[in-house]
Amino acid sequence: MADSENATGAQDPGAELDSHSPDDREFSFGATLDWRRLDQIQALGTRQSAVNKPTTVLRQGQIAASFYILVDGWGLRYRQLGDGRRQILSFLLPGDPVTLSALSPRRLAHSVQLLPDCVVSEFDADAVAEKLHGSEYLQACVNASYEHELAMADELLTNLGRRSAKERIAHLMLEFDSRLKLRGADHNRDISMPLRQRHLADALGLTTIHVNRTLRILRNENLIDMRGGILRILERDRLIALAKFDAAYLSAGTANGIDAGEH
Amino acid sequence: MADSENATGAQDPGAELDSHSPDDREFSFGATLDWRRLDQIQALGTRQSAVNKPTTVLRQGQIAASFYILVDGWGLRYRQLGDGRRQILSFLLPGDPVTLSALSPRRLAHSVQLLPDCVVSEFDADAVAEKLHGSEYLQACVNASYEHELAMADELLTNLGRRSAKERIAHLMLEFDSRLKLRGADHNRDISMPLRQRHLADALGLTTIHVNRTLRILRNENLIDMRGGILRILERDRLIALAKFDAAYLSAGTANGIDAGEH
DNA sequence: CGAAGACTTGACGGCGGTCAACATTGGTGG
DNA sequence: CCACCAATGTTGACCGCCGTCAAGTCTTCG
Repeated sequence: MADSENATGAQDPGAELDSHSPDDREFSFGATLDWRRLDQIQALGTRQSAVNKPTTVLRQGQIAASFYILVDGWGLRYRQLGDGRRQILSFLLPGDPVTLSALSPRRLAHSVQLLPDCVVSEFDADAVAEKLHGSEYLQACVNASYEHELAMADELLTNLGRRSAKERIAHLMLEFDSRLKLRGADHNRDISMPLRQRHLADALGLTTIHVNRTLRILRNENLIDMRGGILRILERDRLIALAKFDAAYLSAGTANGIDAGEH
Repeated sequence: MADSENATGAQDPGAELDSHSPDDREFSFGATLDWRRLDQIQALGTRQSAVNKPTTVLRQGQIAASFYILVDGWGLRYRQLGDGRRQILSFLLPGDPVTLSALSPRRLAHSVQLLPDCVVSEFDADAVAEKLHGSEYLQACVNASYEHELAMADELLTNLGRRSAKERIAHLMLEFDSRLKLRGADHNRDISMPLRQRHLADALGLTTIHVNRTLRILRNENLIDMRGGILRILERDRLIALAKFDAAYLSAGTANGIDAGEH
């Protein structure tokens, strides 16, 4: 069916980002696209601040004045539908840029909310955009991050379009686990997570009630225990099999070459 | 709670792309991100070819050797799930680049199929990537296109997560209509469209059977008539109201400032 | 004319939405 | 320290949208 290419896992995508013009090297993002390094550029005037209650820092329809880096905590990108319905487009984890869209002077197509206990670095959006023009390295980082965001959006699309509620939740939890590990978080199986069941529902196209039901099923089956702001992955292998999870998309590339005939 | 910002609607996003360094102006993409102008760069050695049967030009897991521009016809980006399930991530229309991902030397996370009666321009992926480094203007075009693709992915996410089958189909049809018009196609209400009901199903997270049922309902209600490769939008206003369609996301910005309290 | 693919229609069932209570948790002030 | 309240989580009953299965018909093309 498909050539079985062993998951070496040791691939190092984005590594080429480290081999650009040396004058840029003051801020090396590395292969994991960790934007926290941007703080190293003194000229941009970093301003760190803590967030201790849910805060919408960017609102759809507006033009962004600030570009943020999420230093610690969780955030979410979402779109509002007017009649109250909300769709969460992606979750932001430590190291993520808070909207690459903020770097272009256009109206935002989505809002961004930071959840309690966040720390963000704030930059002047124009200043960063200006800095971009002079730096091929930074441009490469932006492109790589765009690829990463698109890959995650595509995976979520696949989730919503083609997986059951149980698979969706399992898949999202495994994504959190993988993303945190790629950024160097050293949790064992417990992940501190400020998300409510509402957040899972709004991201996965479900209702909170059904998320609740499904979480209970997953807990009864000894797969996931998510309660009290703690996500605990119990039997990872079975969970991965259930969700058909392949972490390849998180490193902006896929290892398995699935082939199908035309049509 | 928030300032009500009037929808001016007359903004011209992307217009600034035309005011860059003059030496780049040999290939002006304009505000509509129409990549067909890339043909003007002789150094890249354009090679046009016609496609008259469904052809997968890029396959997930591989590294792209070519970068294409869709000159005429329709294509689709999709992801395969191994067990046969397929999710269409986006549709490609004339003027669209066939995967910005092809410009970075990584494994593709999705496949691209061209439908019958396509015309594409083919470029060497490395050559275009190389050209990128020297041109701020081209970089800006790439960024703007990334924004555009993300905006469309986000909208499709909203579609899958928060809209009914009827709304989804209506919304997608209106998107096709708008995108074609933005690229200068001058159809009245009939759109020539090679998509089958399977394609709508695979994009919208439905089954062909339910797409069929829903299309019949839409036809009975005098909203859409899609048959024999022709899409006919009958009563646009009612359709827009049904789908809650707002074309703002297609110009990489949103005009309506929806406000909601925190939480 | 035959075959393959696309489209159509009906019967039936399940996943997940809706409605309605109620329990639990956490924060706030008396 | 406890009363209170709001937000979140939990559970059950019911139902509808959409998936599944099955049997066609229509279209296209060799």
